[in-house]
Order: sequence, then structure tokens, then C-alpha cells
Amino acid sequence: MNITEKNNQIIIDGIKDFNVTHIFDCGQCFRWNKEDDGSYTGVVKNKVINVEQHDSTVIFNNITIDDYNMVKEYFDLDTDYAEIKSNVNTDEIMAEAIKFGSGIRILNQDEWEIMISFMISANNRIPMIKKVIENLSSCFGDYICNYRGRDYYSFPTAEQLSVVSVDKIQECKAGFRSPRLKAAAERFLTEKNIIYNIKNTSYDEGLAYLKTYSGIGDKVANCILLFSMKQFDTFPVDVWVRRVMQTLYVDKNTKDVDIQKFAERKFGKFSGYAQQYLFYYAREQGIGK
DNA sequence: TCCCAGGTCCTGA
DNA sequence: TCAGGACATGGG
Repeated sequence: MNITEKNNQIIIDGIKDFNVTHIFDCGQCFRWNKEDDGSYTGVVKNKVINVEQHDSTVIFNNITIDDYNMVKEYFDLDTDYAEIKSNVNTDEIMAEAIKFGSGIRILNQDEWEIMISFMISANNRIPMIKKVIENLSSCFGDYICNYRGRDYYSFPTAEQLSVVSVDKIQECKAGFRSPRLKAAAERFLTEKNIIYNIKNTSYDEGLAYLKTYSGIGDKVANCILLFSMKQFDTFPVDVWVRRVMQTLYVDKNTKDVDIQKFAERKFGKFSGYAQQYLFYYAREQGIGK
């Protein structure tokens, strides 16, 4: 991997196991959008970043080399995905799923943003989840800049979200989840140290704590653990994963908890990665639909 | 019109 | 413990 800097961009040559479409369309993040030229633009913390890829060359636009550590952490560049794939590749189905989403990486996203984002995901569709998050950001977050003709805003902080009314949150189309979001914001203010420390605690402890929030059940808690707290031994089961598992691995009426147990026994500490390959494969191929 | 979406919560048995 | 319904919103 060779890293160079030009005017307001970081260029990485010889990158492996990295595909912008796989990364941004596999359902783990909601703030990245495809541009007409095939690149993706998104917001990370208070930066607007554009990512374009030409084979094994990836260009991060609108940031400088000072942000390289942030990019490296966010895009999980220090992790060896070849090793992950060889561990997850346990049968023909997984081989196919890995081939299909070969460039997936699990991003290291912010705990607070992921908590709120996946609370919004409950009984919702991905385009709608993205819309609600953009509404919340433009209404309550900070203006960052205009990039390629579009205005960008940071994800609202817990402070910002805690002081607005439930009605205002509902105006962002969060629906019945609105009071839960406000309550979570208020609670987060006094418990943020606990939340940011979950990545250092056990899976069981983190899961139990997260589920004490109204609006966070098993599925959402596991997504928060996987996508922002480095707990990779979890296998969140949603409608898509349920379908693909019931179609390809287990009996048709297997319950979600049992699907999760089955997968976590099968994939061990790589369960989260396996789940992402399967989710992307199932959703793009419409398996079980 | 009805059904459903990266579910969770509440209720009644 | 556990099935069943409610819940905002919008697209198909």
C-alpha cells in the first residue's frame, strides 16, 4: 500500500479487499451517497469526504494528510481482510457471498451516531432511514460546507438532540421513534463515558446495557456492538439475514435467536463479517424474497 | 387498498 | 416465556 498526498486529497495505491460500492451499500452506514461519476461522498465527524476508486487505487478527496489517521481508522485499513475471508469461508454459500461482496470492510463508526441511526432503522426501509438521518443532521447538526453543489451537516450531537422537542424530531419523519431518540439523547449526556467504554467490556455486558435504552432491542443492540464497538463475534438477525439463513442454512421456522446462535457457533469471532457478506449478498440478490 | 420495511414494546395467557 | 398487535411513514 503506497500513500501519497496531493492538493486536498490522499491517494492510496495497491489497496486490497476494498470496494467503495460494497462498503457503502452493504447497509452498515447511512450517510454516504453515490455521485454521478461513481464516487461516494459522505460525512465523517465534521468532515465531508469524497471517495473515488479506480481498481486498486483509492482517492480520498476533500481532506489532507493530517486526516490520514482518521481515514485509516474509519476504513479499517489496518485489518487483514484476507485472513477474515479465509476464516469465514466455510462452505460454498459463504464462498459465493464473499466473492460477491469481496470489497466489504466494516467501518469504525461513532457510537452515538450508530445508536441513533439503528434506533431509526427499526421497522423502517433503508432509503427512509437515510432520509430521516439527513433531516436530523440538517435541522440540528452543524453546517460543514458546500461540496459539489450540496450542503453538508454534521450528525447532531446528543447535546443538540436533547434540547429539541419531540415534535421537532417528528418533523424529521422519525415517526413513533421520535420520543425514544430524545430520551436516548438526554440519557447519553450523563452516560457517554459508559457508552464509549463498551468496546473495552464484554459482549454480554455491552448487550445488556444497550438494551436498557428504550428503542434498543436485540437486533439494534447487536448492530451497535458490531458497527461501532468492535464486537465482531455477533451475528445480528434482521429480515434479510433471516431470509437468507432460512433459505440456505436452517429450517424455515427457526427463530431469530436460534439463527443467531447457529451462526455464532459456526463463524465464531468472525460472525459479524460473515453477517455482512450474507446481508449484502441476500439483499442485492433478493434471496428468500 | 393492502403490505412491508436492517424491530421494539406492551399486553394477555 | 411467548405469540400477537400497535406503532409513523412512505413506496410498491
